[in-house]
Amino acid sequence: MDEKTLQTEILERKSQFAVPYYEISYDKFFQFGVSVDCVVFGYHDNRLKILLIKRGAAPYKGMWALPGDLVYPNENIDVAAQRILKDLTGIEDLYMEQTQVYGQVDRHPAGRVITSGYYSLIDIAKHDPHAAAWADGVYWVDLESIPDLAFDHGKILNGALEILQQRVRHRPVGFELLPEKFALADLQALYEALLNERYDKANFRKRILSMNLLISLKENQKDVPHRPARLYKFDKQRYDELISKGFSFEL
Amino acid sequence: MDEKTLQTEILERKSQFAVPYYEISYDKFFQFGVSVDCVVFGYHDNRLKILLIKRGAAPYKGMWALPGDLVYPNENIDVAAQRILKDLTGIEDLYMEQTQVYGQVDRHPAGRVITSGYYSLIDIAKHDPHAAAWADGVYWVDLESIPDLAFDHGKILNGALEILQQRVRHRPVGFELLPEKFALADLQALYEALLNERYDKANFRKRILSMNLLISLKENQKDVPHRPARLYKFDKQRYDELISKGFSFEL
DNA sequence: GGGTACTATTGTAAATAATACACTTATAGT
DNA sequence: ACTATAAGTGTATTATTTACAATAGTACCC
Repeated sequence: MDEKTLQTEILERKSQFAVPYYEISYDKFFQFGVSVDCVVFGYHDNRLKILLIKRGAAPYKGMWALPGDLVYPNENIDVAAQRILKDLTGIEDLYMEQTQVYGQVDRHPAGRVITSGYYSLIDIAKHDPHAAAWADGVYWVDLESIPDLAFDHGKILNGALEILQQRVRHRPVGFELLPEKFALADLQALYEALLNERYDKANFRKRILSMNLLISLKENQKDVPHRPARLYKFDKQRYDELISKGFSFEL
Repeated sequence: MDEKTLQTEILERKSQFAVPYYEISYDKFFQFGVSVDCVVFGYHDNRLKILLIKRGAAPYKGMWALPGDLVYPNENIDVAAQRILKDLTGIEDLYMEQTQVYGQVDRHPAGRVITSGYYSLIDIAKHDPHAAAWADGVYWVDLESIPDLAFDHGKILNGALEILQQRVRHRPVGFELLPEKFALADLQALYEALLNERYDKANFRKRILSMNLLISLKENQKDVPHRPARLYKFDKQRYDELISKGFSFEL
């Protein structure tokens, strides 16, 4: 929103509420609904995907949307994010981080609803989402072919993607998207998909290995029609150690 | 919140609302208040400061707090942030960015209030805050000596500080805190204060100048008992140009 | 079995960037 | 004119990044 609009709108709003809030009945302020919308990133086949539902309830019934719903008035919002994702898609115990708040006055047809975006990364192979509650379907949709979404979910999705790219550069969150054992080329393909960049194979390998965050397994790829790659796993313990010493993961 | 607590709480909440929301009266969900809390950073005398108010209204009357208030039900939240800061402190037209949402059930004694943090950076010399509306006083408080704050404002403040430090490394936001014309040593002192690190004078200068984001003025410092430094100003136009070409500001 | 295709992995020289630190310069104050 | 103080410059050293060549291991084909 540009400055002009902002200032104009402030004036409009103020003229409607000309007295300071402590002279207005408190109740007038307590009319908001709060919701949560989850942007769950999954990765498969060298492509980044998003978990979308087909809405089976009004408003926007029948449309594609992020899994999201209203928060109960006696429920903490982080709790609600987990509960709602579970209710709609069956995915449990998923650690999610907040992205942003979206609070446009007209964003929800049923009333004033403030929503908070949450995002998470999961390995598609490790979860099996299924439509539940009022969701008519749950699907992994390729990031390249996202349909029109209900509400302002398109905006929420784009915002989450930006934040994801930002975080993935500075924290090794990307590993969540891989199977436990992976080859360096898998990791490289993942980062290339996430950040939409290309890296030199040899140099990528050196950068990653020099961080000492990977444990080299005694195991190789199988059934590949070429030299099989060594498999690695992420060393969470070492990561925590390094972090506590002030280490900063970059790229 | 750790996993155990989260899961336990989900179960507790669900038992209280055993039916899906579309079978509950919509009204039950629309009981939230929404507020905005502003973390305004200012810089003076080589020290980072925060704008705090003394609350002149219940709850927490008499306590120190961030400038913040409830959002009107018909008001956009970004608009509200500006309006509220203006109402309480007289500071106008300030561009602020969201930090995080805070939504603990018990964070507000008057009811369920979800709040969004907003932060901004300003040059103390360019603004003259004065208590207004229900604020009993507005003060610049040194970051090192923040008193106990009302609500969860301490947490909001710390969160904003972390986000500030993060952003300041990757975007030249820090310049907002300096007067228009400044010496390189001023800039260095600012970054040292913001990030709590020390840099080599010569190398800092080279790094900054090599970005070509500063315009060297034909003007020097005056009234200093040593060689006066050349003054510079930030080249916003060049910055926008570079950004559009995919340049990334670092440190 | 030997050759081929393919990708993994290692090696290395050159280019770039970061770091440490010594040196020179400009002003004010005495 | 001499001193104190911080600004500003130069440079050698070290570390990091980049590009790309060379070697290695497995499956498949004949």
